[in-house]
Amino acid sequence: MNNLKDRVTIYEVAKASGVSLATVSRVINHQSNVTEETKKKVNATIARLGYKPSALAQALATNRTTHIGVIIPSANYVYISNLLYGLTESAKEKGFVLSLFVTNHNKDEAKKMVENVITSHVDGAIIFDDELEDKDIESMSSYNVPAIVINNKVVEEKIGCVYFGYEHLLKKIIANMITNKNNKPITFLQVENGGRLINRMEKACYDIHELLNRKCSTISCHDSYQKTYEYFKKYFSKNKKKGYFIASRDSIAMAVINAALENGLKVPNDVEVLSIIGTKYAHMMAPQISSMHIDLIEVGKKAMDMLDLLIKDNLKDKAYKFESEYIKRETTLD
Amino acid sequence: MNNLKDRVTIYEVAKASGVSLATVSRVINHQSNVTEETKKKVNATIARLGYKPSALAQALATNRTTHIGVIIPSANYVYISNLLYGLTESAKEKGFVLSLFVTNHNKDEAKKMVENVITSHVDGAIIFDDELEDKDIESMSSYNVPAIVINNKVVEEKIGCVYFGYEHLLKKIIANMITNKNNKPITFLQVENGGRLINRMEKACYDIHELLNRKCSTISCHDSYQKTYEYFKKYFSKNKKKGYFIASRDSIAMAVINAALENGLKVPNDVEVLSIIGTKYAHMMAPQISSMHIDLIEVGKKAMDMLDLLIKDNLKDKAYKFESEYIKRETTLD
DNA sequence: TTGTAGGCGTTATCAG
DNA sequence: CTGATAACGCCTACAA
Repeated sequence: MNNLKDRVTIYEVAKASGVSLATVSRVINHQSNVTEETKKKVNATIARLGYKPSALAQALATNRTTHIGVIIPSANYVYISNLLYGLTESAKEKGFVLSLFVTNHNKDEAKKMVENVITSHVDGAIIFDDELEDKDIESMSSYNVPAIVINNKVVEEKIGCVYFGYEHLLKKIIANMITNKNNKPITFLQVENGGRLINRMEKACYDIHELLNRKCSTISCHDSYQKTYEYFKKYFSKNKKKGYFIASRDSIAMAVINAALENGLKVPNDVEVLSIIGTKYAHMMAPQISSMHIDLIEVGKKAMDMLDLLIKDNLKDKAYKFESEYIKRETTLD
Repeated sequence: MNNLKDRVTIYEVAKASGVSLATVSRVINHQSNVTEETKKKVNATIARLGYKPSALAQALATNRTTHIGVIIPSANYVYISNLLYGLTESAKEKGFVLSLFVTNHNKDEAKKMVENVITSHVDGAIIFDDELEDKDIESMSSYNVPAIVINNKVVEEKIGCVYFGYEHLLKKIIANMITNKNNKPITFLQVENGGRLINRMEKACYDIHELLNRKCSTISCHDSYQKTYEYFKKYFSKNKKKGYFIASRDSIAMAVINAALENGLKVPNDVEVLSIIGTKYAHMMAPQISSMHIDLIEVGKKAMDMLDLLIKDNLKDKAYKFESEYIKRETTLD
């Protein structure tokens, strides 16, 4: 425990144990061609000097950093922390460390982060950011950094993806509701920064309505519980009629539900609410929120598994689809 | 966009633009002593060749990685994602990238992660993990990596901390409740992996009871909503009496509340619930959960600000205390 | 203002 | 089995 000394280098270890640095290198890399005796000797001085190899120098020499760059819009959503959890679990197994690149839902930032990931010299990247277009992503592969893209279907030589099947299910749910007696006007609750997925869902919603010769509408909400809640308290007090709301997140769904209940409306008889990106909080609420669900933890694991294979040039199917599941709980009728 | 070619190096840029690599280095580091003309020339070939400096080589040469190691027990809690958010925000301002080291609440893992952080050659570390003891943390500083420890008061040459004031407030809340007419038996809801903070809170709870010549009890819960919910559904059906519950997390609090309501008990008249680590979900519930609160986003920002200063040897006060706040909502009486 | 050369801490390829 | 020695890609005195 030499305090505040400069880093001990492999060279000092070599000298201190009377061997060449090549031998020390062999020992720390667990190579076989070293006598048990010298190995012991070297390990002893390593322990004595408290030597730790510099991952930096190793990386420079081997051209492998064991770091994975992760591009996300923000760390502050439950579904993203789920994703991160899945990623970290799988990464740890494989000996990778995650480096976080946060874009704040901003396109220029996002592009800059792609640059940063490239200079960062990671072994691979996970990209979960709606601001990035395909060409931005491809620039990555031109620098030879393999990447798995989440929530966007794109496949290239060094690029794979994990994408989500939501539209079909949403259309089915809506069609089913419309063709049943259950006949409420449908409102889609957009949100700033909703991103590609939510936009696609909105389109799906309108498409199925058009197909069935119906109309639906959209309300743009603030991406916070409190403001949306206040908005809907007013909304329902002026407007005590039935409705079916498709919320982009749990927090938005909760806001609508609580506002409706407070105005004496019944959930789900008067007001139905469906959350698109359901998290574990959906079933902690009373009433429990009906939601569409994809297990982001599994998505994270799968993405990292795929990336590992892609890095080894061993990934067969470069695109993998997660189907979402409709979990009917207590805020929808059927 | 040369496809899948090897990385362009500074040397190639130098040759291609007819200068020495030193000059190129000066250009990419925005040093002043370069003619506007040659700067332009070099920048042009950099763009043409698509050159990106290797952060790795730069780091090795300068002995600065611009990476910060972050040790956390898991990515999968709301309060940790809040913390991460605060950390990333501040880190970005300062040009740092976060590398995640996850311990899974496991002491051996945690120690290993400390090793990994050291070999990782980060410029500094944020440590938020209850498994680590002071001596583990100090080993960091003996390798000259500055660190800010969260939720543990420890100060050294190269170590600062951000710690939380919870006990005092909890004792006050309990004492207040006991001395009022409001007189329910108090139960502390422990949880596996609760960690140092929760253990301290439990102790505080017992201490204040002892001081007032009262008794309290503990129930150990599973760290999941569902199991705890089921447990308390049985509990309350056998046991329809009043009680005051101190829950270690929002999800535990929700489980108790929902189970109580379902058994016809009134909240907060029969059953009161206080959540220790309140998140934004506390006020989305109906009834809204009374909780103790510390803004982990602010904690993250503060910690990173401090670390930045510590790295520059410029941190005055190495310990900073966040006081928690009692937010009385709808699940407690006073 | 620009170029030369040594160094950062490893790995890897050769000989021996 | 072990030891020189040349990379790895960049920074930085020091010289020119």
